[in-house]
Amino acid sequence: MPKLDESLLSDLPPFSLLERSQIREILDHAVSRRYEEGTAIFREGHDADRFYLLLDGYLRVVRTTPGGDQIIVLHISPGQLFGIAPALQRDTYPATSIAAAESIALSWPVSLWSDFTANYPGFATESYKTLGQRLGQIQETLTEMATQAVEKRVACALLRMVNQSGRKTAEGIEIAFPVTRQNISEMTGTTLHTVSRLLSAWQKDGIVKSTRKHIVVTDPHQLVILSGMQG
Amino acid sequence: MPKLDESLLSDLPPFSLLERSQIREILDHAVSRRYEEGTAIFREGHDADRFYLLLDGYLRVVRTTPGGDQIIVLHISPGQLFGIAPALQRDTYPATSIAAAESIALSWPVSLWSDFTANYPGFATESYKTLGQRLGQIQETLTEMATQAVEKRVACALLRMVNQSGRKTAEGIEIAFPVTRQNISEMTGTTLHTVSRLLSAWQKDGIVKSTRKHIVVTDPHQLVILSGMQG
DNA sequence: CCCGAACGTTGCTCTGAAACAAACTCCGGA
DNA sequence: TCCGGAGTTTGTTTCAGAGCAACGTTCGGG
Repeated sequence: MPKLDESLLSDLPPFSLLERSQIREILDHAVSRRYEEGTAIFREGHDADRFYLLLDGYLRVVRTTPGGDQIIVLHISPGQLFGIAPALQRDTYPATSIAAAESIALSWPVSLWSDFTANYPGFATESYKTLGQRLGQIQETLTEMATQAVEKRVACALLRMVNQSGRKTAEGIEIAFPVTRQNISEMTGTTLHTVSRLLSAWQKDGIVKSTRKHIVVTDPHQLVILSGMQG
Repeated sequence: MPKLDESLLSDLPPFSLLERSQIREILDHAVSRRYEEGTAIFREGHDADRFYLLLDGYLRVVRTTPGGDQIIVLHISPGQLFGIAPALQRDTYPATSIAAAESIALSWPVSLWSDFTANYPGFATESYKTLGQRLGQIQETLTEMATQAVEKRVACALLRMVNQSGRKTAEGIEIAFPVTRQNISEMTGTTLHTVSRLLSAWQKDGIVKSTRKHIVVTDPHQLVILSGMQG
């Protein structure tokens, strides 16, 4: 395992208040690992023995029903903590994490969680902030799912991905990781068929442009209007 | 304000590890208040200036969309902390809390949150556990909403209320607080019409018995089957 | 270079549940 | 006691979107 550089963490919120030496300590306890697209980092229901930080790539947080249906609860972008079940006194992960693109993550054994929160100022605060934001996001998604029609939900899902991972290109704003229609249907509780039809229609209207596993939003403003504003 | 008795808190998880004198301190800082059915304890988006503990009654945690639709995110039963935005570093409540029945709650200014977590062993732990459970519940509801048909969702919602607040009676298990069809529709993302039809049908089949704002489940097992098992 | 799997598109049918509509019943307050 | 509003029931109509089916396209690996 090559030595990790302090600069990896020094700018991230959970660690930004720390001394160089503290970051060194943290890194020396970390395990770094690469995950190919489609690989699970951990699975729902398994023993929560480590907690993680995503350095690079994107993750999908996924739940599976007894009936075999999958739904995507949220996405994780670089710099975010995840798998922080220990923060919530859980001994088992509440959902599965899958690499949406090739990803790199650090991880630590849960036994270090209490050390981290006790010894590193700002770490606990930032973790709980993250948690609060995620709780908010999920509530948002829930309300949306309960009240909005499919078209608006798909528009919102697209906008959320764009906001979280959008990169400007010549054509518009592009989603930075691979997404299939199936994936979108799993975020919005629809079928891939309906998503395909919607994207086709939007492409015809010049709102999006998509190739296989890859979407560019060419007219974000129109999409916002379709999403029914705000949300 | 009458003096509050220590026994109010001594058996509740967040306080069960504490000395009598510590509980006294906590109570001396608390404000106790009664809320009539239908009253809001706090509202979504407002300054999160206090955190709460429900002593008696039941609450609905509600979100409202810009379009005016309401959805019920979860219910709170006696003994639970709520409005604990400060635990998540939020300065504003993420949802509205409404008394589903006449209720009594204690509250403290958020400025005391850090004192509580620092000085009272087990308090932080228990709060975060509660949070973890709630996050889990909401994810559960989200998956259900995304994958299950209306009938199953309503069955699940009924079962959840029964599990959380059910009291045995001669006729079956009764939900301990007033619920309208409208309420149930707001938990399941349907219309009151559909809920009414379902309940009528189930009543005909001897699964439930309901009068206005009041539901008794007479055959929980059948309801579990309808709910599609587990979930 | 070819094959097969994964991904995407499109047409058609059918149904669950929303929308609309109209009563009915219970309850609390004047 | 009567009235009005909140909650509930039931019927009818309508349509968004699921289900089913078939085909086209891209890509990676042998």
